[in-house]
Amino acid sequence: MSPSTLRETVLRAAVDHIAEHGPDSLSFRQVAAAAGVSHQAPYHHFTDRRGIFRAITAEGFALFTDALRAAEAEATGDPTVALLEGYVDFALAHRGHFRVMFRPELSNMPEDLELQEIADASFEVLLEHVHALLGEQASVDEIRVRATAMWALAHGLATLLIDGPLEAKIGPVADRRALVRAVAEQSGLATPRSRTKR
Amino acid sequence: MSPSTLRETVLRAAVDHIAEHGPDSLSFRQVAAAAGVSHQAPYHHFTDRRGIFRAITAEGFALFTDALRAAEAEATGDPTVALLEGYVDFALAHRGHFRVMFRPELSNMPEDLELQEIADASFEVLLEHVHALLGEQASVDEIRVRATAMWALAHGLATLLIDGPLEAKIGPVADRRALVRAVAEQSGLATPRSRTKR
DNA sequence: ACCCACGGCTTGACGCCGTCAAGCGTCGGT
DNA sequence: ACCGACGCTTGACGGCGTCAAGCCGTGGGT
Repeated sequence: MSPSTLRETVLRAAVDHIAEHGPDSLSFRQVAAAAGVSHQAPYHHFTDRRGIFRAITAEGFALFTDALRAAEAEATGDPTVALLEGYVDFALAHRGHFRVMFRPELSNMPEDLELQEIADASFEVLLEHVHALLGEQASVDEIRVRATAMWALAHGLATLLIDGPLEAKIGPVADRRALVRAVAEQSGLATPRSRTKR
Repeated sequence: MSPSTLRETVLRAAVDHIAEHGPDSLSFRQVAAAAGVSHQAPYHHFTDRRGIFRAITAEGFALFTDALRAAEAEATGDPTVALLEGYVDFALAHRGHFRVMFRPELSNMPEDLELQEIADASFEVLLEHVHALLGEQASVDEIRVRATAMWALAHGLATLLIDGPLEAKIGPVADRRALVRAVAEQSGLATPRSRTKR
């Protein structure tokens, strides 16, 4: 028997709700009612309303780290593009998590060291990638700049896609991965496909 | 004579609060109390709680358009870099507005055509820039990709800086404009100032 | 076989929130 | 002199997060 099925139930319901309606309208009492328990039952598994967001953030970053590593490992083409694609794909596949992960005030992130560590692991994937790419003799600043460029590009793309404004302005995006690749090549972060083998 | 000073007072207080504590904790009743009026007084100037966010969004995008145009006009170096800098500078100088502008669910953005138009004007600045840059014979797709790349980079940088995660991972950013420029050059969106080949 | 502590849940209460519904004073146009 | 509209107040309602108790089945120590 799982130690607490209610905890999982609440977490799933919360993530689903957030993916559809955003984190702000998430109500402790509503998810409790939806789970068929009293309004205080979830309170027993999460100390706070924030506790839910903390749990989602932790779970999210763990999934995120896995997703990025998998994207890198399974890359068939340019590994940088694979990483960027992995980033954007994750954001859209797990918007419930993603929406919370990058809203630190929801979970008191900056003050929660454990959460910070889990989040760091995701960033570490990116850093390792840049390290491997630039080689040993790269300066700290080169690495910082390259990592920042990749991160900003991926994050900007992800948030603009998730909240809709990109498609509202630029028109519907038929093939997301193609767009990511095109943007990456445009940005000089990837070598154009025409020049890569096959 | 200003038709209603209370409206302005509330708006200022709201923007300030949001810049510091985020939009979620903004309370109608609190700003009313802070302005020294009854809890229903602001309600008379903004139909909704959302009305405040709508007003902030509209004001924000108007300021944003001006800021982008100014950045472009006053550019001394690469105009693309100037635009990116303008974007990031605005986000950090007006975080109260910025935080609301890109959270469409706060103001029911997608359904408010007037708001959409004001927001479009900002994007128009970017599009015009790309048009001028690529010339007449550029394909629609080239323009889309270039504009998306610029937008994503600027937006990603802005949001990662505003919410803190970038500096948390990459270390404190001493010279923000220098970082923006470096990232822009790294990303091939700007021609390097010093002849480093990309 | 008993006890009891404890974990998972319920019930009840509090204060704050957004919002609806009236009421009230002031002031300009007639 | 009137009246209606406008800007604001007062009061009430339900929903929210949270604090404080209580309730009850289960399991280990005696």
